[in-house]
Amino acid sequence: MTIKDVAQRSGYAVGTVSRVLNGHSGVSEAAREKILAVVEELNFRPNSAAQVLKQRESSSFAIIVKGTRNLLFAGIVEEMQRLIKDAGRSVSVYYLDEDSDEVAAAVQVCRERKPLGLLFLGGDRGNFLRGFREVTCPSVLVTSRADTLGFPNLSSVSTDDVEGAARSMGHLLDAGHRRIGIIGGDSCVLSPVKECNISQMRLMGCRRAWVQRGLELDAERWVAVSRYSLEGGYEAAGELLDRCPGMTAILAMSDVMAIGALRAIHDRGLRVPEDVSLVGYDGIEQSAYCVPRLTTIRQNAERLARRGVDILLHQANGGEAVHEIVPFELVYGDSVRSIREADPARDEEDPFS
Amino acid sequence: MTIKDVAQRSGYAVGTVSRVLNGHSGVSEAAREKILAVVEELNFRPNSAAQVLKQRESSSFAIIVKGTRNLLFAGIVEEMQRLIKDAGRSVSVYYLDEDSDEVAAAVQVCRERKPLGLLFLGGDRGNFLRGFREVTCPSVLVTSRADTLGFPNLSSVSTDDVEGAARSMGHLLDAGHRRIGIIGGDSCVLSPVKECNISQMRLMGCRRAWVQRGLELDAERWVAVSRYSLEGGYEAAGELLDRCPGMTAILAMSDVMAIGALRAIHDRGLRVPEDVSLVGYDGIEQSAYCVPRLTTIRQNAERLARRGVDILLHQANGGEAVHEIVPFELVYGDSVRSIREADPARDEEDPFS
DNA sequence: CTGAAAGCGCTTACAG
DNA sequence: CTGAAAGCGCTTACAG
Repeated sequence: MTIKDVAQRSGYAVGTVSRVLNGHSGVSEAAREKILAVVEELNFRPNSAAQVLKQRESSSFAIIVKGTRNLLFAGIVEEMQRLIKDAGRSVSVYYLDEDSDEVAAAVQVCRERKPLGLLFLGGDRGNFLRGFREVTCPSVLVTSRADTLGFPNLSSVSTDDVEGAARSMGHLLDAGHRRIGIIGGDSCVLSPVKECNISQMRLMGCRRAWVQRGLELDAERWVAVSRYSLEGGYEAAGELLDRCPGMTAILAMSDVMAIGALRAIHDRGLRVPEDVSLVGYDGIEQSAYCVPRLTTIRQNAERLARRGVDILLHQANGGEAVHEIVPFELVYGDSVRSIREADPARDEEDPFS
Repeated sequence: MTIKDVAQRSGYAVGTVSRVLNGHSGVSEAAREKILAVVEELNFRPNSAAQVLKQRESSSFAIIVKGTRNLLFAGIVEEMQRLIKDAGRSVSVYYLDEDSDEVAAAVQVCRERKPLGLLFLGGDRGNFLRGFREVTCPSVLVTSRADTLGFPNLSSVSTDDVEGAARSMGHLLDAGHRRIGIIGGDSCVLSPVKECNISQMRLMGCRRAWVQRGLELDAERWVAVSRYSLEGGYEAAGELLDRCPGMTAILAMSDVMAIGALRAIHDRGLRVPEDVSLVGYDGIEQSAYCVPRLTTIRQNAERLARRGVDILLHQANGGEAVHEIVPFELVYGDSVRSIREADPARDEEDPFS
């Protein structure tokens, strides 16, 4: 069933049907009513492939989500969809694998659907450098920085990863911990090349917290690399527990990893926070439901979403790209214990105090 | 950039370019090489809207996922994508809100993309009854039953919800529990009308477990209704703990709800399983990472995915619709305690023993 | 093996 | 206010 059927049955031409369907003015009330009645009767829906093909510019935005299972992103996407709809615009969401090229996908979306603007949830610096110049519509990268990328149509809204990690690590240090394992993402190394990926930034933050207190972080020894997954966190925590006897705390670079680590700690017969303290990162909903509740760096999902959408609309109206940092918050759960005071009960068993 | 540019630059006609792009036979090696070189050079990608519009039947399958945040579905989808790709076919995945009409979406997908077949992850009986007759391609509903729907092109693969819940409840009963709260989804009532939604089936299973042991379940008193979410589970558990003093166990109709309940129990200063036993449902990855590990009914995601895809391929080859039940498994975590033996420590505080 | 042409279902100037 | 027609970027019979 096509617009032709509607035209035939209503007695009007396809052009008129199209105008009614798109709410254009300059159609008689009689035509509108008749055509809408037929549309209803036939339960007609326009073929969106044909619409897309024809339209030179769509009136909707697109969100490109890198990682179907990323719970932080899931929350932000929902909020963004709401905000864009509230602004009277429409959105489509494209979900990609963790490791597919989001910029290549964006290029394709732009060519085919000519969206008003693009919102990236998560992004790999390399992909942007390689392919983003082909993206011509206003875009905002959310949760990662894009200021050093230098594209005039690419804004960014993100949390300061270095500061966030520094705060998190600082919290552990101030609680008296020194034997602190770190569970980081891959390429989580303090390399001289500035790759600026999230894991690396957070590791820099960790080091900064040590340096600020006149201490030095031995990353070589204390970092375990992992995927951003439950299993990854579990494995990495196990590795740290094996490799670093006497470890009193673990900093995980995501809540999901932390939840994996929590389980690993328990499986060794240890408790959180009595034996090992634990901090996460992201502040996803789950973190507040853990037992014990996770201490974590909460990224402000609502605000990331809101600013992302605001900036995109601003750019779509001709505004310049901006790069914004949204404040984070250290959420105090029950997963960190202070070991600054002597703890006699502990001392008996603990060979390191 | 379009196929025309490629044609021009390569010196061949668009038809020939199209044939090369689609790997059709009957093209000279010279033409193929030249054209592919130009495609590479221009980084050309065909416009999929135009392809879709033109093709009378696409060669790919579609998966319609109801609920972006459903972790059970997320696992099944990934597996299905893998299986379909391994079978040399392509897939697109459409993610829908929890409460949007998946059948209406499917009708639209069929009209526009004419997929070889459709896989539904989750589905509402009402939506199928109302709209599925417009879907003409082979389809499989996964995780819900479709045998009583009577559509000749709709198969189903699911877990026996009644048996699963009966097993779960039976486990609690056999452990000596009688004061068992139930956290169920909405419309979780033992109505005379057979709605066959998941919550209702599982509640029937709960009752069956009681009846099989010569007991009677007072659903009115022991059921709390909730959304399938962490927060829902948290609230419902709180409600049960308030309403039912002396409750020794909670059966949640999903792991996510159970994780919410776990937190609610702890927030009252109670422990799982010492004070309250807890069972979940679904067997999502998270359930194995809880502290304590959740006892749950594990739906066999791999097998649901595999059989779903197998059956769809079978139907796409002209086979008839089938309705299959895939076995579940009771996973023993650490969240259930047996109270069959007298427990002196407990008796002192427990007014009900 | 290759090209010219029709047509998928729409939208949108252009006339009237 | 309405219709006839061009054309979006492809694919696919149909000739040659």
